Amino acid sequence: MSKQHYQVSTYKAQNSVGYLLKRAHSLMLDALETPLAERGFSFVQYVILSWLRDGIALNPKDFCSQFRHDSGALTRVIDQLAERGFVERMRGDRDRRKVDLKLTDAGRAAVESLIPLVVGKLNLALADFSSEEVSEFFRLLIKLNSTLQSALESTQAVAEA
Amino acid sequence: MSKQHYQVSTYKAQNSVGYLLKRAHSLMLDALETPLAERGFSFVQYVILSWLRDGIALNPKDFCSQFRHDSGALTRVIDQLAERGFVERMRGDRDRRKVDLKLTDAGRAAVESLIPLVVGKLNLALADFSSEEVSEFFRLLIKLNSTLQSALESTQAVAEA
DNA sequence: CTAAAATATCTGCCAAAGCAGTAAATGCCG
DNA sequence: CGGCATTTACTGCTTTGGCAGATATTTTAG
Repeated sequence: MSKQHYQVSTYKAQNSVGYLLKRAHSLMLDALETPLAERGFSFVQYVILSWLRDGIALNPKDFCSQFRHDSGALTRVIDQLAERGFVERMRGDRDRRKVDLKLTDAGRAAVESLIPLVVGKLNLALADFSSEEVSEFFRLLIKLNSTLQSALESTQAVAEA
Repeated sequence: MSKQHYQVSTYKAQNSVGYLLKRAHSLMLDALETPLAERGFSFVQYVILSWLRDGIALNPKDFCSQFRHDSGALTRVIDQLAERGFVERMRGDRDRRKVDLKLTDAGRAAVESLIPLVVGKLNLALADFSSEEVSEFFRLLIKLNSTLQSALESTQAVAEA
């Protein structure tokens, strides 16, 4: 039996993890979107380039599921990046349904030029954290994510049955 | 001099707090939006009702700044809720620019009926956490939020100068 | 007290996200 | 092998979010 941290009778939105996470995420976006826009990139565009650079997602499908982004919307964002010459689409040779995305030299240069900005903002966000606090924060975030991930997968399986 | 947790030369998106936060937030939304939609509410609609219930935001302005939601978009969401009879708009008597939002009886009943669902999902998310871990997680999230908050306010002041 | 600046909400317009359906490729199972 | 379901990417359509400007009210400065 797992611990019940919230109870219906006493629940207040102020104390919700969801509220805190939403707020943290929003503040992060606030800090990043304006400077990115000044350099000609939307946040989504930056994330695609950066995930390609670091090998998190190499095709649209991976990106959609990990970033929780609509597949149709993603197609159009990739169109924009391809038109500007930052990424190239290549049909996967092993599985021809898939599209392998590849950073062009220009794309790599673009994302590299944005990294200092992002690193600066991340350091700003964690400025008051000790190394131990950062480690613990990461551990807890990862724990939350994997719990939610498996919970979602099992309810999904139930829904299909 | 505050601690630099990230360095440009070694930065990888996998290790970004932003990445972890975005992911946590997305998974949370995944868990909530479908069941809410089945009961006829969008996530934003639920949050408005719930924040009204718990006194976090009582007028559109408060909601916009705390939820990072566009003021124009919010007007339309409130229109929807008002049409369905869940909230009422009343011009503020102290400041007639403001709109005081008020839950109707139907609105209160609606949000109360959704609380068990939300509490269930939050408990699911924190199922593997001890009480101490939850406390620490909250403390770190609040610390991150207040750091980001004040950082944003100061850069905003610089931009205006 | 008045003029100018600031604030809160709303409206119209445009861009982006979400949804449903399509097409091509693959995997599965008899 | 052959048919059927699944997966991946894409395309129209609708809904929503985001931005700029308009209006009404309040605050501030002189």
